[in-house]
Amino acid sequence: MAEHAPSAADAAPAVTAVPAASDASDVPSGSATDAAPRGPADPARPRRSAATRAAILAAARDRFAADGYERATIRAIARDADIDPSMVMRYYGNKAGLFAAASEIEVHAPDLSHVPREEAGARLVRHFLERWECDETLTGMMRVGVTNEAGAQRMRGVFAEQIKPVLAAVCPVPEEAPTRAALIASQILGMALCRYVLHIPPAVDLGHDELVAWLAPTVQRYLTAEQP
Amino acid sequence: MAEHAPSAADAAPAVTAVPAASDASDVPSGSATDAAPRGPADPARPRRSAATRAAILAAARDRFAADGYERATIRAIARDADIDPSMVMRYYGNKAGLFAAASEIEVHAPDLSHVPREEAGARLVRHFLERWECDETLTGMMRVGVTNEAGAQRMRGVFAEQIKPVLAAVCPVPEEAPTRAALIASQILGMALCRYVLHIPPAVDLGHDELVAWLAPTVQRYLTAEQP
DNA sequence: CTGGTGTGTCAACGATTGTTGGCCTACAGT
DNA sequence: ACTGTAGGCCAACAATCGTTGACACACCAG
Repeated sequence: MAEHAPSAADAAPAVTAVPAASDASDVPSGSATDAAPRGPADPARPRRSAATRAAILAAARDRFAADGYERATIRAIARDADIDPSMVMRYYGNKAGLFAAASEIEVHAPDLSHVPREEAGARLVRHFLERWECDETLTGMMRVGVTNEAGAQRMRGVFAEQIKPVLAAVCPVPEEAPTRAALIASQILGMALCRYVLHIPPAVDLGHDELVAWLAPTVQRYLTAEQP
Repeated sequence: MAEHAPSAADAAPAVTAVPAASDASDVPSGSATDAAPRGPADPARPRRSAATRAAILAAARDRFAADGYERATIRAIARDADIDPSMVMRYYGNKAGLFAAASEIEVHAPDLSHVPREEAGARLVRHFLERWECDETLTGMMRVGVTNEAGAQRMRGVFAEQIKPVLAAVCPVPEEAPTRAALIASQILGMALCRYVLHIPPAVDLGHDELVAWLAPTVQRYLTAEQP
């Protein structure tokens, strides 16, 4: 009962410092000759393997979203992408690297600076509702972020880099923006959790308009009401 | 790419129809002689193994809460409980049965029928805040409920049997109670997700009183405001 | 004392996991 | 044509998982 943390720590992939997760040129066969930052004739080489890489990434996104980090096996991802499991290792180093590459999220938070202040809440709720339902990426991000430290880190990054700035732009007092953004995130993520992950019946049965009518005043208050 | 569902289905333990999860007498060595519903002299036998069972259950709760269903291994649970892994199998049948026994949640939702209507929101928020921080059970329930279908089913059960009735008792229109309960659950679970699982900084830094001041009006509105 | 049942340990099974190295094919540069 | 290298597959590795069966000790009834 002494060692409890390590078993949870070494299973959590590091989302930063990924061995080979960038997208340009990272075949491990190149031993030490790729020190030159730009070779003479390869900056825009078509890379015949681009299709394979994309297939792996797409399959990985689906599997991570559907099964979570632990249960999404590299073998299953490779089978979905119709290639050999070892190709995944070659292109993305290891499972953590694959996850890091596959979990790049674009939330596309709407620009609120040209929206009437009193409509911002409804706009936000409706946007995230549609964003959540157009594909399963966000559901998967949440599923992984809850169980896996790297996934949680990724979600904190999305919050800090994509949610907070958008709200800070319309927040009357800039230093209150993080708190207000967190409150809004709690309501939106909470509804997504109940509706799309836990499938709590009343939350699933609500229509878009009902949902917006209920949640928009909450988000609006978190955004513009003065601090209690 | 044809078989996608089965790999996720056979890994999800059935929370109902657990082979041997009850607590009375379920040693598999009794082959067919236990058809008598009450033996003559064993209804209150002390069961020397009660301590071991409790230790297993406590360790299982901790591990499931900390690591989620897949990463919480039976071997690790047994090591924490200081017994052999095979004992876990003997007493709880299999991993799914152990989880079913370990994930019995008591939310202890407060009785609101004697609370002034306008204070119900604050009371609810404060109760769940304290409930969440007194132990890690709820965090673990959420961590498992997101990745695992049995965990999700367990959370739906808690919602239907422990949350919904309490709110239905104070809801002016009874048939609106499920919807209102789901909205309240979305806000409370969402804040718990951001604060205790994802550790989004602004959500972690908020004090209890601030949190209540922000969230209580929301919950109050979901509870008593007329339907939009 | 003898037998039976509950309690517990040990060692192993088969399956699956992430990961690795070797080998083969196809294409581009000369 | 020849050669080098990137793309791809195959077989296997060690580790770990859930699970099982055989075996040893402790107790209680007779």
